[in-house]
Amino acid sequence: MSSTALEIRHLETLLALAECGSLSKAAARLFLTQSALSHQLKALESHYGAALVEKNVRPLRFTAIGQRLLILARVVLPLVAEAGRDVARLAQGHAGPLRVAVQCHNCFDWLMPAMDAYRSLWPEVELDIISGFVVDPLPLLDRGEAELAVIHDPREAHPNVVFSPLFRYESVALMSPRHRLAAKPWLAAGDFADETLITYPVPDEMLDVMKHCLTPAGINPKRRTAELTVAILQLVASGRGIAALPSWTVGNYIERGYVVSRPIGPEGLRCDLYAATTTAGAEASYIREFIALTRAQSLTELAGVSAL
Amino acid sequence: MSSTALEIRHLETLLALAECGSLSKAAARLFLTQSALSHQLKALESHYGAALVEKNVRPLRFTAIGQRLLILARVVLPLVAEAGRDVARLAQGHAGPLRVAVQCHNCFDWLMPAMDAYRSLWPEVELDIISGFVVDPLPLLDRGEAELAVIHDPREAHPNVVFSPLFRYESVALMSPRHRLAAKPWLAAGDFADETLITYPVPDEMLDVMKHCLTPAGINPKRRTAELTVAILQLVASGRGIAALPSWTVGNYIERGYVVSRPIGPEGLRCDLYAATTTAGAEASYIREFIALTRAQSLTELAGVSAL
DNA sequence: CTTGGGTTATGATTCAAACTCATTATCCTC
DNA sequence: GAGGATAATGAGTTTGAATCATAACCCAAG
Repeated sequence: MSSTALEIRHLETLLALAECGSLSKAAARLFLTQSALSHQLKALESHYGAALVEKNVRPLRFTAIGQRLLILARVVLPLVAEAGRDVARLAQGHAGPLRVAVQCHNCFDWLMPAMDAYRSLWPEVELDIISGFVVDPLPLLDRGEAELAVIHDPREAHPNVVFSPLFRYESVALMSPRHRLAAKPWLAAGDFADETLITYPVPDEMLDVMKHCLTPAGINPKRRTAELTVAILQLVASGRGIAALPSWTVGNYIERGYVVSRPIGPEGLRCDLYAATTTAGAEASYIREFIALTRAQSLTELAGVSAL
Repeated sequence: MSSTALEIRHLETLLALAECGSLSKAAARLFLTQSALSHQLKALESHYGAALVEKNVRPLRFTAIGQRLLILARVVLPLVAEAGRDVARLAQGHAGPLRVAVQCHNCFDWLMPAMDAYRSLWPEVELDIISGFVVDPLPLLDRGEAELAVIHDPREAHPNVVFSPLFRYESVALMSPRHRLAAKPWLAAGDFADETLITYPVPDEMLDVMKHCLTPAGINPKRRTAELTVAILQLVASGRGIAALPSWTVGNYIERGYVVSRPIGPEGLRCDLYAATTTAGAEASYIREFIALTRAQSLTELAGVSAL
């Protein structure tokens, strides 16, 4: 029976399990291996002498006992987190500014709700977005003009910059349901050659589909630009061209049948996002927590997003 | 900085620290070494990059940060405990009877409040005291007439019986402030020879002072008995003799100057109490928790009691 | 000032828990 | 029955949390 007792770590596992619905997903979220969670869960269950979850059903279901502990987790973990924030506040005087440099338009979609949530937890942090779109926001960190940058590639060994993984998303091609390419199960680079590509008005390096798919293939389709995501979708829906956007941005439009989405390439086009901070900033807990919160929020709120 | 995160274990340490006022006492309460707590605390403090307690003041004082975490502990630990009980209830059907066999009169003093507290936590457990005073209550366990016995000596290797330490107390000699022995800093066995010893009406083996001090020294003083502790104290106060009782029973009487207490022997007479259960009973969490609760309650409520 | 009791700190060592890795088992779907 | 996704398992490794033994500290009393 007994052996090791319940710890906060276990509560976090249970919560992740409840929100992800499978051992492996939860493991990714917690930066652990599936094996680790399996062992952990087994230890917990043998501690209580009873099963906590039914794993042969997808998404896995909690037993009565598991549910009771899950309730505990939902109560306790926020309390612990709040205490952690208070301690951080007490420990390091008051917080400084937190200016976030964003590389991509889409980021606004998920950054905004996360920022709102964060503001209520850390009211004294001066939270700003730096909106001028630059190809490489890292120099902003170096020059002290931003505390945090959201970027795609964690360039290796940038001095004094630390990268924290946020999440992985999929960029999908979007087109009208009546578009000829809608017949294909997935799109190859060549399929874009004769199309009009509708994008944000930014350099090619900042467009996932160009940078990772079309430019390497030497393809440069006709272009039409729009500032707003909704505008792009309108153009796509009315057949003026095709677009490539992160899968989470288009849920509504797809459900309503205005547009359809297709993977780019046989495996789909996955892109990773990282938060970059100065090494100094990475120490500050109000910045660390901003990263943790945006990451957690994105993983739960955004469809088709997975941990890194 | 970071390294290991906050765990429930740490909250328990902080709580014990707050209630005991020193690392070493808290360590004893938690069944750990003082060294363990020192390391643990150091790790926590380096995790937060700030001190949690001031240790150069006696009883040690919490810093603002420490206090914040202490608040967390006071909120979270009861929740965790409650969940644990619920899980135990769910896991092993409903609880059975819990009949407690008591060896000594004094035990009632601390057992009663603990039992009241326990009853509100485990209302469905049928909690009873077996009041016939027997010299050796262990056979009651064997015969299935009791689930738990409070005893002094954990007799080695009793088959199917498990002993859990409760606490250590001191038996002190009590006399009128005007008694001639009150002049001595402590009493030797010989001092009892010409006195009237006022005791409960039970066999000598059940009286700490006889069993551990006088009988070994071959001394057998005159005797007078009373059933109730208050009656004994009245007799002592009015100079009819001397008594020997656990130190915690007499706090009020000493404060008011009715009686004075003196250690028995130069080191004082320490006695240990254990809870004995059948191995089966030791598995049942509603019994384990009874032991944990009485132990914790005694350690905090009873003066002059220490962990084992 | 020194001695000694009661406390905490420290470093070396031990030990076990908790992870990862690699592999196998299970289950579900086609 | 094959294949893909998920979970379990066992061995091996790393980590961290204990212990032990000892040193350092603090304070009060001689």
